[in-house]
Amino acid sequence: MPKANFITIGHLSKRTGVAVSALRFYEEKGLLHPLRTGGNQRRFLKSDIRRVSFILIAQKLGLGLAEIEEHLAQLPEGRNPTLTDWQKISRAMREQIDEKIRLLNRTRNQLDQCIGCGCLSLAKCQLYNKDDQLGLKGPGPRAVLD
Amino acid sequence: MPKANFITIGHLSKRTGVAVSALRFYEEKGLLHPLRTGGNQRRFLKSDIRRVSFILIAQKLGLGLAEIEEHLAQLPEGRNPTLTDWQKISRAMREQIDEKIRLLNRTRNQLDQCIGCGCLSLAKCQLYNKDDQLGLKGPGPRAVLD
DNA sequence: ATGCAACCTCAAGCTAAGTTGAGGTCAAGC
DNA sequence: GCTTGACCTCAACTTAGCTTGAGGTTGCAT
Repeated sequence: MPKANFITIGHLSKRTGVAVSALRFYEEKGLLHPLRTGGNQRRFLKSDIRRVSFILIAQKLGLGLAEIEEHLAQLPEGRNPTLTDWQKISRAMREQIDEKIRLLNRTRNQLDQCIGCGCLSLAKCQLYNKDDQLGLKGPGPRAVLD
Repeated sequence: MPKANFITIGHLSKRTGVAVSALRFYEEKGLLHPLRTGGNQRRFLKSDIRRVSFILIAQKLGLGLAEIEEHLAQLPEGRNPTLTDWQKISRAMREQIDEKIRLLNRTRNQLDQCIGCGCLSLAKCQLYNKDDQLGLKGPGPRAVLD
């Protein structure tokens, strides 16, 4: 059997295009769980390439690392994830995209109304009083959001 | 003529729901340009209420303050913006939303393909090699994006 | 057995979008 | 004319998602 099931962090970096420092950061955040050699160097599974790929895609979709970790937690620890495993969480992500698209569409319609009436006024405008979030993350104007 | 065309920062805060500290921050970033009294206190125009409203809406749409500033720069300095002024930049924003929706749709379709083939593999997956951005901002994995 | 690239940790720095607090000033009502 | 709440500046802190650098170790090839 091929003993080279393990790859170094540099290798993983090259295969995914993600900086070594970022990979270490992902480990720190619990998104990756490499083994260690006797000399304390990380050894990743080949399937971690796919795992990192997933992280990148999910980030493109606007998910935060914490959310991504939750998705990844669905994957089996230890054994290599199967096609079915990946399909399951991909499907869950599709739902999230759909939700985002719905929200954007709703917001666009409301903006259309605002263009019409020129309101942009706090009291009346639907854009304020309804529908939060929209993938908004980080601090932001708390008084409005909380 | 009504001399009370000016409002204090506290008043603006109450009318918009935005914290005083945030308003000062927006000024620092060039999004607001209040006048000053002899005693160095800020005095805003009433039309700044609308200006702040716009900032809030644009943030909901995922724009950063820098981008928002560019939009606001379209507004006439000095005179109060007219309905037409506001409609012009609202329409420009609509384009941006439409673009975001288009990108999300494209990504979703590609994800659907990935679900089918189970790929998620860097070499093949469309999700990587095509179509950047998607509203992605901040540092992020540079190697992939630059 | 030695050289050197690639690895390690830990601390500090960066951007965005603010908040919090200290210490001081302004202006409006009584 | 004085008190008091609203205002001022400036510096430091926050979270996310990293990067950069210093200083030290590993492991593979020769």
